[in-house]
Amino acid sequence: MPELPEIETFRRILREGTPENPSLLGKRVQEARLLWERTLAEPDPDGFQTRLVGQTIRSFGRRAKYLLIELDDDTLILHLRMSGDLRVERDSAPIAPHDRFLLVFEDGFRLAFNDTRKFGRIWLLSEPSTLLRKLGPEPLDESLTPETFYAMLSSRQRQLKPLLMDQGFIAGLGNIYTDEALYRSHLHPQSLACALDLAQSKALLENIRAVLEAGIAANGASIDWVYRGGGFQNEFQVYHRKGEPCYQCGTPIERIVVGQRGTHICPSCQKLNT
DNA sequence: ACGAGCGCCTGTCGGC
DNA sequence: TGCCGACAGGCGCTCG
Repeated sequence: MPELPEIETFRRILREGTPENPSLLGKRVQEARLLWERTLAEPDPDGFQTRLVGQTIRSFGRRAKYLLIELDDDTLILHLRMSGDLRVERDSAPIAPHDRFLLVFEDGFRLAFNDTRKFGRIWLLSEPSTLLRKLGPEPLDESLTPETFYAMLSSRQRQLKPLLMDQGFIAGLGNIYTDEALYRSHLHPQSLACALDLAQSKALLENIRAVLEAGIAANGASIDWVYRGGGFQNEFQVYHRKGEPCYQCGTPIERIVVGQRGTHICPSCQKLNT
C-alpha cells in the first residue's frame, strides 16, 4: 500500500502522537504477539518475542518505504507492502480482523500491525544495513543532485516508470507518486531513461520531490479502505482519473499497463519519444 | 541489462 | 442473485 509519504506520515504519528493517541517514544515493550507467523521475515519466531521484551523505543526513522523503530539493542523494521496498516490503541481494545503483530507496552498501549493481504513483513535486526543497503538514494536527500540523477538516468536503457519504481535505483516511489511525477514532467512512462537530457532530468527530479512533499504535507493519500487520514488523493492529476479530463488540456486520462502495473497518463501531454 | 511472467494473499468491483 | 475475471499503493524470483 503505502509509499514514501504514507510511511513518513506513520513515522510522524508514532513519534509525535495524535489527539487520540500518545507518542510511542520512550515506551518499553512488555510483550510482543506474532499473530501470523509468515509476517516475520527475520529472525526465527522462537527468540523474537522475548528479545523484544524490555527494550525501549528510542526513535523512529524511515528509509524508503521501511519504517525503522530504533530500540535499545535492535531495530524493528516494518514494511507495509500493499495492504499494511498501523494503529496505536489500548491493549484492552479488541483484536481486529487481519491483525498480524501486536507490540504491547508497559503503560497499556500497543502498536498493531494490520495487513489484509499478508504481504507485509517485519524484521528485528541488530544491524539494519544488511537489509537496507540494496536501496538506491532517498529522493528527498539534497545530496542527490540533478547532475547525479542525470548521470544515473543516462546509463540506463530502461523505461522510465519501472526504473523509478525500482527501489535499487531510487528508493520510496510507488505506483501513485511515479505516475504523478511523470505527468507533471510531461514524460511518457515508457520513454527510455537514457533519452532524457539534463534539463528533463532536473525537472523530473524536481517533480518527484514536489509530489512527495505534497504527499507528506497532506499526510499521504487515502484510497478505498486501505489508508486513513490522508488527503493527497484530492490532489491526484492522473492517478485513478481514467476517463476524466486532463487539467492541462482536457484530453481524457488513459490507463495503460507498463511493467505490469496500471499506469495513468495524459496521452496528449505525455508523448512517447524515445 | 532488461522485460515478462508468476507467486504471494485477500477483498472489491463490474460485467454477464 | 451468483459467478468469474480483473484489479489493487509491493517485491522477489525465474526465465529468456
